[in-house]
Amino acid sequence: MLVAVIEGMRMDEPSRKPTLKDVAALSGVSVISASRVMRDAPNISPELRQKVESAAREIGYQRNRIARSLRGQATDLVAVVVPSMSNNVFPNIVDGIGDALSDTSLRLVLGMTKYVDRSEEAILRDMLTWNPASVILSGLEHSDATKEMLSDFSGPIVEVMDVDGDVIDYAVGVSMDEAGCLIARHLADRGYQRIAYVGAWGERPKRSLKRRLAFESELKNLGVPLVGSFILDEASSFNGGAIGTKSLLAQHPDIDAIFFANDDLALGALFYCQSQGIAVPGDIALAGYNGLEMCQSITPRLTTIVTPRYEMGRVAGELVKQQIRGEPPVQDRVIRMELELVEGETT
Amino acid sequence: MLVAVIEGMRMDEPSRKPTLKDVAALSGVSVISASRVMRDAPNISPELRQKVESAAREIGYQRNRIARSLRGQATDLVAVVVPSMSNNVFPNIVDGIGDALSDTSLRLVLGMTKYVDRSEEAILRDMLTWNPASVILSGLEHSDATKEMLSDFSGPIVEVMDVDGDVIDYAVGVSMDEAGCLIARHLADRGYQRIAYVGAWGERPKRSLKRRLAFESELKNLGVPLVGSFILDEASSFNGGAIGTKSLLAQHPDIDAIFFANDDLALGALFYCQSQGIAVPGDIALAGYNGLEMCQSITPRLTTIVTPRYEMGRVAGELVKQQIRGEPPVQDRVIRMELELVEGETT
DNA sequence: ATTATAATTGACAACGTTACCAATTAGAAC
DNA sequence: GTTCTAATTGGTAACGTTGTCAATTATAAT
Repeated sequence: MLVAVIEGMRMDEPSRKPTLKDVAALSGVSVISASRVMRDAPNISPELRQKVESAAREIGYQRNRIARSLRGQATDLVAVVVPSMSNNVFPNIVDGIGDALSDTSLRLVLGMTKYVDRSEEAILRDMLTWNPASVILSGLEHSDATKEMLSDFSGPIVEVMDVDGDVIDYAVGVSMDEAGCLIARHLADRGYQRIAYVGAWGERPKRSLKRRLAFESELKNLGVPLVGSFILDEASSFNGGAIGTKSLLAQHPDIDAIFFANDDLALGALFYCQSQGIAVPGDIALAGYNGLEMCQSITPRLTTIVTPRYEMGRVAGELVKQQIRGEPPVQDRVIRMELELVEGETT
Repeated sequence: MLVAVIEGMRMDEPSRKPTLKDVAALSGVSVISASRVMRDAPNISPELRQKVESAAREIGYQRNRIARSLRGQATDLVAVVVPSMSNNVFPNIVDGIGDALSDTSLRLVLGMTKYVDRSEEAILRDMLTWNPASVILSGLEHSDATKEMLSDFSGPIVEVMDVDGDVIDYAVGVSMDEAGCLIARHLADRGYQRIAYVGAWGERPKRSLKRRLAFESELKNLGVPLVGSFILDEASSFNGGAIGTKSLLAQHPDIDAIFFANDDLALGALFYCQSQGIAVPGDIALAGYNGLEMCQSITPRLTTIVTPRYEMGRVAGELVKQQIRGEPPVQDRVIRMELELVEGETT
């Protein structure tokens, strides 16, 4: 005579994570049926659903993403590779991406390159081993190896920030050409004749270089060629702006306007000028790039170009969402967003 | 008679990702041996290593993280849940975490709660389905359900930002009590008598509330009780600082000092005062919290408390790294970092 | 009532890797 | 030369899920 043995109620391990098998055992259905209920598959009877759901609730079952991804070949991860977070640009972009994806199960996996090209490659290589559903990169410049890697990546690839160059898959950004020209024309219009430029990061982010080149070339067209420029090797900072300004003025005391690679530098220059009794814009005009909120709150308001940072991120996120949902690629592969020149009181 | 069929060289699919099986086939060893080489297991002959490595290189093999994690039960993911990125605090923290983990294979998975408690819970629940190696949260306040979830999470849990309260596992941060008291004493020392407070976010981040309470209570001890306070419901912003100041001054025209929940608000107030011809600190003193670089560059320099944001992130990251490597938990479970009161020119 | 169709449930295998155990070989000790 | 241990390699199963196909049942159409 056999003794009934109650299986499925293993009290051995203290608290292993419950799996579908546990749910199935408790609710008395097959594993696959439990799976169907959990992922809301079609053609499920109300009773089955009820049984499985209550069992799942009872033991606190959570679907295992890893197993799911292994089987399904695709993950719910979006790889996001940006240079840095201590910066006034990329956090906004990441925020936008996050908001766009907040109504999905997609998660951001973040990588920071510190503006080292070689590093983008390494990080991306590592991230691809997670089989992400999509990849979001900053800028259009990538090493050959990076492009190679991406060429056999199957999900949507979105490059955020600028749009002047070769796009892998999709690009969301603003035109560096446009930005450079806008400022060049603005300064020329205002009658400035001795114009200079200050950059940072050794111009490693190629978009700043593109912007400067456009700026330079437009100035030449307008008959007021660039007098000089100063490129910091380190990070952008207030202090860097001051250093650049000081150095340029030492070399070219007659400079009457400076365009900076970003608002941080410009603001540092503004503070420097104020501290040195240099009148802005009387003695020298200053213009920045990015349009940080703060720069519109101070006196004098900084002349700058407002970039839609959050929006770029959001649109990139929306694009990813659409593509992953399998919606057809309706839009243009390049989404060029609006730049706005804000004429402050520093030019 | 049988025809020889060359197996293993399937040209059918265009470019499936190479797996260990492919590497093994090409190098003529077993799958498991290939695996051993790829993960640098002990006791591998040089020939085997060479064969496998060159085969892997040839077909561009990359280890599949998903499969690895499924088998190994642990991932290389660190779940990071913060309120927002469009903010002057959390990007620095994330940056610090990223730097600390940059020499590991650990990846950050980012979640943003938008300061909604309920949202932290949902995001964390979702993230835990990825079986992260560790979890980093902001602040010490979490819903019961969140704590419950975390209680059967096996990896290290680090709470970043503040240290006054119940710590789950590890905490890295600064003391809100200390911050509130520092500013209270500073203002009292300077002889201010009619002191007010401006907060934001409806005080949802509990640490700002703790800070205010400490501030209030210390002021009371010092015999100069808080005159009034204004808590914005929305996000912190320059404008919010202006609104708060305006509103407080309307109610209590004799206020002579205001402590703000952060530098953004304080700066907005400063600009507002400047625009209204209110002398700072002559008519009113202003103090902020965080110590943003910019606030030390403007004139007048803002009195504020500098928080080691990047460092908190870095230390949290180091902690995670150590714990995951299995090093014994040497330090205290609570790492309290230094606050610095910067006496600017606004008080 | 009978056949055809849809709804519902289940069995099995597979995703790519690695833990565990077994087998073989080489080297050391006697 | 024999025995024992260590080094090296391989086989099998399993991690938890879901795609595919098969089986059963209910429903609709004849």
